[in-house]
Amino acid sequence: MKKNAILNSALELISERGVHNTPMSKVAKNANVAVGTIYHHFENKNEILNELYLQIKKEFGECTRKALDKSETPKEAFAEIFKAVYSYYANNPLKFNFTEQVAHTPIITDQTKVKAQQYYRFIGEYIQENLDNGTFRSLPLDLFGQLYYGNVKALIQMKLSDNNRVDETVLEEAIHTSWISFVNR
Amino acid sequence: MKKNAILNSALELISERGVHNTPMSKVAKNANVAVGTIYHHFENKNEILNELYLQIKKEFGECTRKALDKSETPKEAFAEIFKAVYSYYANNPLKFNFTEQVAHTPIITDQTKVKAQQYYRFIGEYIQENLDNGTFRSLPLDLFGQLYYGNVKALIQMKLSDNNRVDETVLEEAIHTSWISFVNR
DNA sequence: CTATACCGAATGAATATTCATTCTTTGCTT
DNA sequence: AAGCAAAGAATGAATATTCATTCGGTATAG
Repeated sequence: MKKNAILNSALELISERGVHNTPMSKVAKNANVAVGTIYHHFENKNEILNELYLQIKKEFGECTRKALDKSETPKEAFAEIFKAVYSYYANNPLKFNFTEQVAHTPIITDQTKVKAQQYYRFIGEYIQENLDNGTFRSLPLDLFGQLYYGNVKALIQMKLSDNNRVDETVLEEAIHTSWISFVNR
Repeated sequence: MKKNAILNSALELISERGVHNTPMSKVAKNANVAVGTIYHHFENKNEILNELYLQIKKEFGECTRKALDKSETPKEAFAEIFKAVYSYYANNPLKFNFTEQVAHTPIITDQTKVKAQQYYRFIGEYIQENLDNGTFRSLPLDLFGQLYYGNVKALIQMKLSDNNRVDETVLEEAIHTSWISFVNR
């Protein structure tokens, strides 16, 4: 479908050249579509970006949920979610760049952000459980989340800046580093 | 001086509305200056942003260096640098937003980045030392840096999103969390 | 009197968006 | 099955807007 071609085109261009350096004309050309076609499928430029964002977060959430579901212990879940988040973005660098670029911008509406959160609310619930039962050290939930995601992000960025500096060993090391900092005792 | 008014105006607007939503006309008006005056002091828009970036990083570096200099043990330095970085951005939210928004963008030239690094190279040296002497666990230097800064950033973001959730206790807890994850044993 | 700071309307390029028109698909009627 | 509306997609030239930058000029300080 052309709508998908447009979304992919926008993802590609924006992640590589930035939001304000990708005019609709380029998005159209890159998608083999006429400019007008874009406006048949989307209200405006922002709507494209919001839809892309949501699509990515949904996919992200699904991958991550699988990781949680197959885990049996909190520790295993910690590692599996870490790996899932890492792998998702390491394998989808365009999507990583796109979200990083756009997430903290007024382009993405509050409505979109709320919808997106629903796709990975369960991570917060996982953390809360282990906060409640004393597995994790007592830190504010969202600080915990930020720290956790920050750690994964550091690794992703390293991977994307130099493909072969992050191997299985470094990954395991990083997960361990993260784990010992969060867990009690 | 009008030059400073221009820099401050740009900082304010860009941090609140984004780079591509702050036209030069607004920068001028907000600085009580004519558009032409901007071009008397700066080559173009990017030059403003590069100069701002450099100015911020310089200030940032100075604050942080003081923190290192007054510390006597690696552990103390770890905490003091953490606090210094945190305080600097927590007290200068506009500057935080601005750098976050602009740092990973082609707007900031490589030349600027190199110049900026010189202002906080000593942090890298501090890490390297403690990596060499076995105080820190053996992780790639730059991953270490990313993780460290990521941890501080998590706290800054929490502070900026809700002013009174980060008190002295949470700060100390966060520093501890960070420390135990990096240090050997 | 000269140089520096300042002014702001005017310019032109870049860009998002519109819209009149054409093509394609769908599904209904006979 | 053939004919035929009507809806849905797609087109791209034209329009309107936004914006960085220029430039001809005025004030001011040394």
